[in-house]
Amino acid sequence: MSDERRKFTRESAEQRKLALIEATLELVAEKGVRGATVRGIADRAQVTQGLIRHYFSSKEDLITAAFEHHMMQMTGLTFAPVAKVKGSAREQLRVFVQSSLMPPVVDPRSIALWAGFLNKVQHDAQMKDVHAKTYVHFRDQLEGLIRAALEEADMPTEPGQLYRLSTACNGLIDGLWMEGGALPEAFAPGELSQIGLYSVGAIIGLSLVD
Amino acid sequence: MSDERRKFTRESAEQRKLALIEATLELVAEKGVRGATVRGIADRAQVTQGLIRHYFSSKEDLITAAFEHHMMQMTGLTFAPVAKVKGSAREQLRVFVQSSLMPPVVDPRSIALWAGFLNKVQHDAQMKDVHAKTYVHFRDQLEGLIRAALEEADMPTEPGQLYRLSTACNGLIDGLWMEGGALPEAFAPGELSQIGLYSVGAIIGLSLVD
DNA sequence: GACCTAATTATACACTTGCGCAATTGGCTC
DNA sequence: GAGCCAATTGCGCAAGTGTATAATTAGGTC
Repeated sequence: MSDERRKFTRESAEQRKLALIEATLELVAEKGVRGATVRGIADRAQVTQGLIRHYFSSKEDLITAAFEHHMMQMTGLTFAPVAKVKGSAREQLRVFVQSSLMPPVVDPRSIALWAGFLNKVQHDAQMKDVHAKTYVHFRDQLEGLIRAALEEADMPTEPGQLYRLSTACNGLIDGLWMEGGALPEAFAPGELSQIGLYSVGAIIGLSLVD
Repeated sequence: MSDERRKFTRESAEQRKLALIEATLELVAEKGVRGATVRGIADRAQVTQGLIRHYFSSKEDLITAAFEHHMMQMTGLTFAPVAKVKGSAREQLRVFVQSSLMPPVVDPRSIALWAGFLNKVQHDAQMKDVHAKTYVHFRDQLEGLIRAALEEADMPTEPGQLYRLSTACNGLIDGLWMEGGALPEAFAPGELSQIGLYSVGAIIGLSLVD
């Protein structure tokens, strides 16, 4: 019994909230929203269950906060790599597709969280809104990158066709992301990225591989 | 109070099992596996909760049976349309892609079930096996259709490339399927099929639209 | 260093959960 | 039509659920 944790330690509100949110995400990924009980979350965050209701007005509130935190984190992971690239539009699109199909974006835990939250997303208006906004944001960013890359290559595309290309590429990336997370052992490292780059290139008619 | 249901009616074992499985699928889609309680399932199936343990040794057993039933049903829905087609290989591939991206295969309930079962799939060996087999079956069928269509068009493809093409098309179909089910109002009828046909054609280098 | 306030714990409550089991009921055989 | 047996019910149990709230504790203020 070398549990060195003191029984009563004060932490800042932000630190405690974050610890509770991260514990919540762990448990939602493992057992779903209903399996993430307040007692389990409190244990994981090294506090007693009563404290949860000191920082969150209800379990519902904590779940919502955890979902929003996760979505922001995923958005950050997805767009950070492309933000650093200062090359051509084609190069930016290449980096975006590639990093969207690699860890840490592709990850079994992300799929488990997506699945775990889906029920709530379909029934809770606030969560549905966050989900839709994140989806639209991803899709619009992808469309912008595709348009820039095509214009750069002197391949101007009408809006309707551009929309269809973006939807197709978005679906492709999401599908490969899902399969990579759901069956991690089925793909070698870099394999999904390679397939994604080839296929996005084929769909938009502009090769992304050298 | 016009509840005309008799309190005690005997049914065949198959009929009762099916009713319980369908009630289970309804509730799993609505609230997830943990939200599908034995009492809720019994209510939905118009029986008392004790009867469940007469037909299934545990709730776990019922959930597994419901999952396998659902997967078989999805497989049937997916492959029935292409089995009726007696045209060219290209035509068969066209029908397969098209029907995989339309109702009843594309359906919010299917997504909800996929998400609801995912946790169990990741932790239960038997369910993981069923899931993997269904995935591999879908992928292999798609690969066979693509190979036949390419050979028919005098475009023989080496196995490694064929594998990558199939994985890409599989991911594309899965991703569009997921988006169509998760955001039903975002797509007009036939839109997903159209985008899927165009994109699969672009990926394999053989147009599927006339 | 006593005090005061907010963070943290501890405990209780009403409700739900899966499961076990004895009691009932209906259709089938003879 | 009496009797038998499986299908079906009804009820109870122990464990787990979210929530409420009173009791403790730590750390900054004067």
